[in-house]
Amino acid sequence: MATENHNIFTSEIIDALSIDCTIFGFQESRLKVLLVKHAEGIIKNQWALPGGWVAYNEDIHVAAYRLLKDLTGVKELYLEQLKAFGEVDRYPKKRVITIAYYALTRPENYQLIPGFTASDARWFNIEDIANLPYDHGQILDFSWRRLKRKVKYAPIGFNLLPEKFTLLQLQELYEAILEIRLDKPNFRRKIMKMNLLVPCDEKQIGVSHRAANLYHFDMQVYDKLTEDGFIFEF
Amino acid sequence: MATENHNIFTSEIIDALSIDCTIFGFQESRLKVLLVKHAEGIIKNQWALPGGWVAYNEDIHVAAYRLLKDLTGVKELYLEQLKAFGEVDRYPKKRVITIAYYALTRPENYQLIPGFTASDARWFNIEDIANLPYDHGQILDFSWRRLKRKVKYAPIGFNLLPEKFTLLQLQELYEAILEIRLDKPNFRRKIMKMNLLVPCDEKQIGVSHRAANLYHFDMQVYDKLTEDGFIFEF
DNA sequence: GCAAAAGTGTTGGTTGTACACCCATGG
DNA sequence: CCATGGGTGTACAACCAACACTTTTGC
Repeated sequence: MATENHNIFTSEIIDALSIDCTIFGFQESRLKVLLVKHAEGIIKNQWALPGGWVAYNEDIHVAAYRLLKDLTGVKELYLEQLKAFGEVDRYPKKRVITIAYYALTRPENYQLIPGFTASDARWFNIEDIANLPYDHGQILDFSWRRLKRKVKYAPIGFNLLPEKFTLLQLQELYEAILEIRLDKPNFRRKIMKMNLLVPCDEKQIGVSHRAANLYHFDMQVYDKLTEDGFIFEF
Repeated sequence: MATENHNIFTSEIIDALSIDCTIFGFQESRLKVLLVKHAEGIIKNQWALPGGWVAYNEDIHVAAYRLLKDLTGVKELYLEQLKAFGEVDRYPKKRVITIAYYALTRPENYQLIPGFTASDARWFNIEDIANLPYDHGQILDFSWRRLKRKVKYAPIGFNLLPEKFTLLQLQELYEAILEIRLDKPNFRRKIMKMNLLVPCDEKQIGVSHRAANLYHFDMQVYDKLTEDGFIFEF
């Protein structure tokens, strides 16, 4: 892990430019965000969004991806840039403009690796997060707003669910993200009408109620549909 | 003009970081974009998006605003950041990450001032623009896509129209931005139902057909409505 | 009168919402 | 049997697209 980062620190990094990332997860029907506890520096022992620096000859998207991989060990996730935050005094003592990203991942699949700049890393319920340092609160708000909007016109939410999921899980995901309650019968009809979910020929097991059908999202079906002018609109 | 910029060039600028901006306008029922012809440098005599540098102690948003004001002389416009573009080789010889903005303005009200790094500045029909240098083509595409989306859920389009406008002008604006045709009767009903347009007690003059009522957009009405939970959805 | 755009009215189909209802499974 | 969530049906209201139609103005 330290080895993997070694060349970043010996090679030049871009001055005055950093990356910060809001990593979303979904567990126990709640929307979660991954925070790290800083091991040193100005905000030692404070929880904050994970972040890092960009190497001189590294795409910013690659840099963001590298940070996430080092932190979560996860290789497959959804990663999208939000925007740059560049107020003069957002970072103390030194001028640092940060490029904010957000990522969607499946918490259960991965072990968190705090890494050498963080002493701890943990998932928090998004509603419980308060008092983040710097402008991280602002970045988190912006991330959530973007997620709320984007989830309505692109099927990115699936990146937060396990491979195989039930319709209720999907519904609860939307409810958690959008902070609304949805009608079950209407939700399933709406979703099914999109033809994006492929039944798994498999059902829940060991549940004390009628076992639900499992579905998976098929990106190829989605691509095919979008090619033909299909528009996902939740 | 040179005076106004003088302190930018004597003061430190942030290395490896620039700003580029897509400025949209609307003239003769067409969606336009403002390009500048570079007076010097690698792309001398080529048309490109206007851009510039950020001073060490200047908010990036302020920097973007300053660039626009120097170029167009306009003080009131809609300005929003898109995102950072940071591929390693997007700019030749030197690593430069650029923060892209887009702006909406009313072309007729302002004189273009090319400024000292540009020998010319002109409005182009957006469909006619091709072969922009660097990744400016990509930035332009991204800008237009964002505009297309945003215009559907926020009333930003009004920034492209004169103070007072007719419903047909508004319709043609949406048609130009979205590249679609709209039904006039249905469009006017849809818009009017939002209660965002205030009639001006004034009509078109000198037109060879029935004079249309002029309307203006009232931001205060909009703020009031959004406070009460109103959602603009075109 | 004619052309051109301003506006109003109507109608039929689609969609969304609310809610009643039956089904399967474990305890 | 009950509780719990799975899953279907229905009916009313709201909305939307299409298009016919009348109005006003300049030439």
